[in-house]
Amino acid sequence: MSTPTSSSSKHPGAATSPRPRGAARREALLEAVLTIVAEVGPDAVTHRRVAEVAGLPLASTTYWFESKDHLLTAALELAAERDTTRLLHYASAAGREDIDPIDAVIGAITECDDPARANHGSLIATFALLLEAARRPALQEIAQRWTEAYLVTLARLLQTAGSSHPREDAELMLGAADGMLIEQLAVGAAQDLSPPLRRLATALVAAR
Amino acid sequence: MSTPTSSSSKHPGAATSPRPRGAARREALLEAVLTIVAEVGPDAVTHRRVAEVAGLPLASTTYWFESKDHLLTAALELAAERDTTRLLHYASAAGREDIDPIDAVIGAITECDDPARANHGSLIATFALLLEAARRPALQEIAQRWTEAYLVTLARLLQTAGSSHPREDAELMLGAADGMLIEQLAVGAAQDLSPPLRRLATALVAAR
DNA sequence: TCCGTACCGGTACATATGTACCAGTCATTG
DNA sequence: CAATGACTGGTACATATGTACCGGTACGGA
Repeated sequence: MSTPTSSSSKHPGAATSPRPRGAARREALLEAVLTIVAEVGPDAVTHRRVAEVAGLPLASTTYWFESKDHLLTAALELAAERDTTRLLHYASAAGREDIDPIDAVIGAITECDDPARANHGSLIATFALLLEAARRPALQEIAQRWTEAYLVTLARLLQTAGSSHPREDAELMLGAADGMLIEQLAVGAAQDLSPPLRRLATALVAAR
Repeated sequence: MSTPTSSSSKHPGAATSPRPRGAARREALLEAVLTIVAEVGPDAVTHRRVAEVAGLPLASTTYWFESKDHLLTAALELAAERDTTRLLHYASAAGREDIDPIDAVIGAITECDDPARANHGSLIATFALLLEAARRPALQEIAQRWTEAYLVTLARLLQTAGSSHPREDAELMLGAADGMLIEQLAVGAAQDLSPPLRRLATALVAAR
């Protein structure tokens, strides 16, 4: 197979992967971890598989990450951070464009969570993270930040929508979304969560 | 460490486990699997660990279960079945005793799900099952039966409580309970879910 | 130009794990 | 009572996995 490796730091022409070098490998490895968690599960994350998916040699995994634990933690932290960023972007955009607050609530959730949209993958990965966090303190803090970001954002939106108990209602909305989602994933079905969530939001805002 | 092993088949005085024999071993092994899933996670289920927790020799695991997959599937099926049975018992009792339907809804959920009550363990195990089901068809059917039992039961209770969309509201209630629960587990907190769920049920029933 | 440091990549190794095997035991049936 | 089949339990083995090691390479500064 010769594998000329191209070795050209001057010629990064290759479409997707001219084999990243340097710190870029770190991210490539994290990406591979997320892919594996999403497609197979957290217990399928092995150094060898990660290296293979990333198209890198085995030793690169132990070079860039102290241990498998660090690798997993970093990857899941990345996933949570991305989702949070996306959420904040959506919320601020919705605020600027003066959208109906209830629509914004629904959007903030489904835009990030709906299986009909983006890849199921990152979803499953996120839930796997949540479950893992139930036993690993390192992940617990990450899960906490992630959850809190959602709750704060949703509470603010719900308050402008007229909710009398914004925080509590935010917890209910987020819980319902996550719960229904996990059930859909478990059963294999995939339908739009917007209608039931809309009914929920409307009912909560109407309640005194 | 001589380890005399006691070897006394005549002296089964040991408090809890005089080492079950015959088909009783099957259940003992399943019990061990659930314990491990709850305490450590599904990926920690190995033949050796299961045997150790059950206090049985390694070979018993492969004798009573064709493979590790079968072992896991049977264990998770057992967990789901138990939870369903408990739910049905509760619901029928609540019906007989003429309890306020909304209280019954809350009870049906928290009686089975509240981390403040029974062992977190079976809870984590159940959620781990749900996540596993997202990728394993064999578990998917189990998850479906489990979810459906809850939905049917809750829908009936909600209907007598006056809900205008019993099925949809049941999905919301169950989703909210599961979602909030998983979030609590992930964050490490444990508070009573009854108040928010009561607000949810009341709001849904009041909505037209 | 030379060198050192950070990075690369192949390989080695101890351990964990799934599973097969086999000789021994126990009870039940003839 | 004997024998047959279900069950028990110790052990063997091939493979997978985490991690260490070590010689090579590239690039920036002296």
